[in-house]
Amino acid sequence: MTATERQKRIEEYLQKAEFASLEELSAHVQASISTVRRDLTSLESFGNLKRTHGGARVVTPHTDEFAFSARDTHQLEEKEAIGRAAAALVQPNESVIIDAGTTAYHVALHLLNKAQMVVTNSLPVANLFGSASKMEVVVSAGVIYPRLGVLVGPLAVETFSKIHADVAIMSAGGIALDGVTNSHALLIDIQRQMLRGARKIILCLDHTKFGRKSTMHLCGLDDVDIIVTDSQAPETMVAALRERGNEVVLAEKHGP
Amino acid sequence: MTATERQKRIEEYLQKAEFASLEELSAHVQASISTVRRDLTSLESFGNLKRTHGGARVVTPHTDEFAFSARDTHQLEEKEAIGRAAAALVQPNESVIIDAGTTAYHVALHLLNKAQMVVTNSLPVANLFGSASKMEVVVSAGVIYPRLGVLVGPLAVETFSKIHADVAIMSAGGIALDGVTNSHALLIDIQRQMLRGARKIILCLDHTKFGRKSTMHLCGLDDVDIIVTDSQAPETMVAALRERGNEVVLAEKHGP
DNA sequence: GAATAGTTTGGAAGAATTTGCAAGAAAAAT
DNA sequence: ATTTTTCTTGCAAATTCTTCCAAACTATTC
Repeated sequence: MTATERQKRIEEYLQKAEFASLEELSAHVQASISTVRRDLTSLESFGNLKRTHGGARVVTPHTDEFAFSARDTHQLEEKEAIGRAAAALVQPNESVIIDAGTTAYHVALHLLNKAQMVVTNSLPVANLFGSASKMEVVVSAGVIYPRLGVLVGPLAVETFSKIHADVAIMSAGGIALDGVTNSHALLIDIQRQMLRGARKIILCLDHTKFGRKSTMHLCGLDDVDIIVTDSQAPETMVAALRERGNEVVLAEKHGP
Repeated sequence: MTATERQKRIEEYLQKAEFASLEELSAHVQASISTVRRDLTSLESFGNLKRTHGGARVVTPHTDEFAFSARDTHQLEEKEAIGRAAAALVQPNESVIIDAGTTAYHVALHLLNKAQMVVTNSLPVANLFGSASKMEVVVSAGVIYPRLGVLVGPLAVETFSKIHADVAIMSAGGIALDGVTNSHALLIDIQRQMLRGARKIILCLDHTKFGRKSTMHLCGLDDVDIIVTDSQAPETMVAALRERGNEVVLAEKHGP
C-alpha cells in the first residue's frame, strides 16, 4: 500500500467514524502508530481533519452535518460488511431505491458508480451521490426530519408512489418471525411505497435488530426477497428464516 | 505491446483501482519497474494521474462537496452583503422559497432561524437548514444536477407547482432592461413555478450580472418586486430600473 | 541485407524519502 | 504529586526515486 493510499483510507475511516484512536487507525491501515501519527499531521495541514490527544476527529465544515449515525463507530465494521455484501447483490446498471438509515447509507457507499440510477429520500445519501457525477440521482420531495436528514411527509410518499426501480435497499428497526418493524412512524408510509415500487427487496439489518420489535409493523417476511446481515446474527433465527424460504446473506467482515 | 498501449492499460488499471503500486502495475503490464516509472512520469504530465511514493493514483477532481457554495470566493464580500440585505427584507415567520445558486445560498445563511418555513431545490441550502432544527424545511423532488447540487427535472417542477410561499429569493444569470435571464435551461421551468408560487419576489444579483444577458429568458422586470444587489452595480442601470418602477436595494458591504 | 543513428528498455549505484523504534518531554488521569 | 498515556524528536533500517549506462529494438540509409 502506498503512502497516499493509506492516507486516503485514514480519511475515509474517519469520515465514517467521526473519531478514531491512533491504535484503531494503525490497525485499520496496517501501519505503525508512528506512521499514522505522521499521516495525521500531514492530513491535518490540509484541513480535512483535526488531531486530538490519542487520535483524530473529522472537522466537518458546515454542510453534511446531520447527526445521523453513519458515524456510529460501534457497529461500523458490521455495517461496512453489510454494505459491501448488499451492494454486491445489485447488478451493474440497475436502478436502486435507497432507504434512509445508517445501514442503507453504508450500502450506498458501496454502490458509487455501480448502479445506474438511485432514488432516495435521505439527504446524506443524496450528498454522497451528488458529487459522483456519473449516476442519475433522484431525490424525493419532502420535509426534512431534522436530526436524521430524511425527507418525510406526504410529498415524499407521493414521490415514491410514482417511482419504480429494480431494487430497493431497505433498513428497519427490527425483524422477527412475524414480520419487519420500524420505529419511525413518519417513515412507514414512505417505506411501504418503496416496497411497492421495487421489483427486488433487499433488507439490510445488523445482528442487533434480530428478534427485536419496534413500534410499527412495516411488512411481512414474504415481502422481502433477500435479508443481508452480519455474521453475528443469531443462528437460530437465521435458520428459521431460511426454513421458511427467505434468502439470508451473512456478510463477512474482512480486514483491509 | 507498444508503449502507447502499455500506457493506456496503466491508465485503465488505475481508473478501476484508484491506487496502484509500481510492482502491481509492473506485473499487470509485463514491464519492468523502470519502464512503469517512466510511463507514469509521462502520463502525469498529461494530467490524468498523479505519481505518489511507491505508485500512482488517479487524479480525482475530488469535489466531494458541492463545488460551489462556500468555495466560491468570487465576489464573496458582495454576496455576503446581498445576503444580509435580502434577508432583512423577509419578515419573521414568513415562508420563503429559496432558489438554487450561490447568491441565494448567502441569503439562506442569513435566514437561519428567521423564516418560519423554507422551500428549496438546492441541496446545499437543504443541508444548511437541515441541522438547524427549528425551521420546517421542504425540499423539492428532482434529479441532482451534479456539480451544483440542484434538484431539477419534471419532479422538481411539479413540487413547486403545488407550493406557495410568502417570499421567493431568486437569483439569475443576468439582468437587463428587457428582462431577467438565466443560463441553465433546466432551471428555467422550476424558477417560473417558484415565481408563480410566491407573493413577493426578491431577486438577488451581484453587480457583475447587470447588463448581461444569458441564454434563456426567465421573466420580465414587472414580475420582480425587489432587486437586491451590491453597491458596485452600474448607476445608470439602477437609475433606469428605479425610473421604471422597480425597487432596488443596494447592499453595503460592512467591514471590520 | 548490412550498417548506422536514434529510441526504448531494464538494471544498478547513489541520493532522497519513508518507516518503525526508542528516549525524553508534555499532557491527561488518578 | 505521581502515574499513565501520548506526543515529539532523533536515528538507523528499509524502501523508493533519480540518474546514468549498456543492451535491445526500430527505422533509415547505403
